[in-house]
Amino acid sequence: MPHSLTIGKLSKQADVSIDSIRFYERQGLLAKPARTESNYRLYPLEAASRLRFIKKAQKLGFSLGDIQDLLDLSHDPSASKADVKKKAKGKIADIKSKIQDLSRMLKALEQLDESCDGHGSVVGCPILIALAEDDGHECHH
Amino acid sequence: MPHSLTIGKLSKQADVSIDSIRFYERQGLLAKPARTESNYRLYPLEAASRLRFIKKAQKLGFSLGDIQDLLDLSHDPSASKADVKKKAKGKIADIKSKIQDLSRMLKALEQLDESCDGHGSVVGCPILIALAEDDGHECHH
DNA sequence: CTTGACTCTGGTCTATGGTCAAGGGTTTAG
DNA sequence: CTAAACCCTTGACCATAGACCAGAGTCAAG
Repeated sequence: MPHSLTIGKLSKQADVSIDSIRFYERQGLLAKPARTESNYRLYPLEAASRLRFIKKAQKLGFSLGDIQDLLDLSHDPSASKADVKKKAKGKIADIKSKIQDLSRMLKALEQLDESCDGHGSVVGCPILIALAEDDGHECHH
Repeated sequence: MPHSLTIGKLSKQADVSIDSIRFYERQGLLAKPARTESNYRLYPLEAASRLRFIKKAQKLGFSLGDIQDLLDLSHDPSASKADVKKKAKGKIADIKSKIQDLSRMLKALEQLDESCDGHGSVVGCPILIALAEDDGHECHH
């Protein structure tokens, strides 16, 4: 077991592409690693868990910017659990709001869908008609 | 009441920015309008309802590409209501899938949030710990 | 006639999260 | 020794839906 990894090994270990690793480094999410004499990146083993942190947080809906904030918090001894909780709550609110937007769309679309029997030519299709209507705009001519 | 509109008037009528109108034209969503001698775009009055169609469909979650498909259908006499319904159903499925993804994230985040009492230093924060864990990766060393 | 408002084209820029290619140098296996 | 496999940097590119800008032409009001 080596005590450091080239970017290729790290990529395989963490299942993150080499390009992504370099991208995260540019974005400041991943510390700049040591280099060999020939300028190859040499990562400590912990780099893999850092990458897994990033991937997990992404799956929970955090953007790379959010993740950077979380990582900053986790390395700031003066930070509190409340700070982390606040980030989580903010993201929860984001997601709820997105779900609500989507639910509204879904409801409207389902109603349109039900309004159309699906038989015959597109002429007179209630879905298209509903989309074409100008509701509440011509009243103040 | 004029029988044609400059781009600025159309923009105000339909509440769509001039840039967007020109963008839609480049994308083929809006037919290329007639031009004056001085090369100004001159839109027929119907252009405003076309723009409203686009905006309504956007609000329902259709991308500009989707909208182009819908507009193509609406001008294709050989198209059927079933074609339109299929688009709607596809979008309904998209949205449902997004809602499910978001709901999974929401649930996971809420659980994390509950796992943390929010008191004290960030050290040992269960949220950060959960993100840092490498679950199910080290077993086949 | 001049000023301000309007329009034209073509091009660049935004955020997001990367991917890919060119043109090199390095290291390792046979 | 040589070829494959690896690594480096820089810079361009993808989709999405536009916003914005410069430089130039046009149009309407005063």
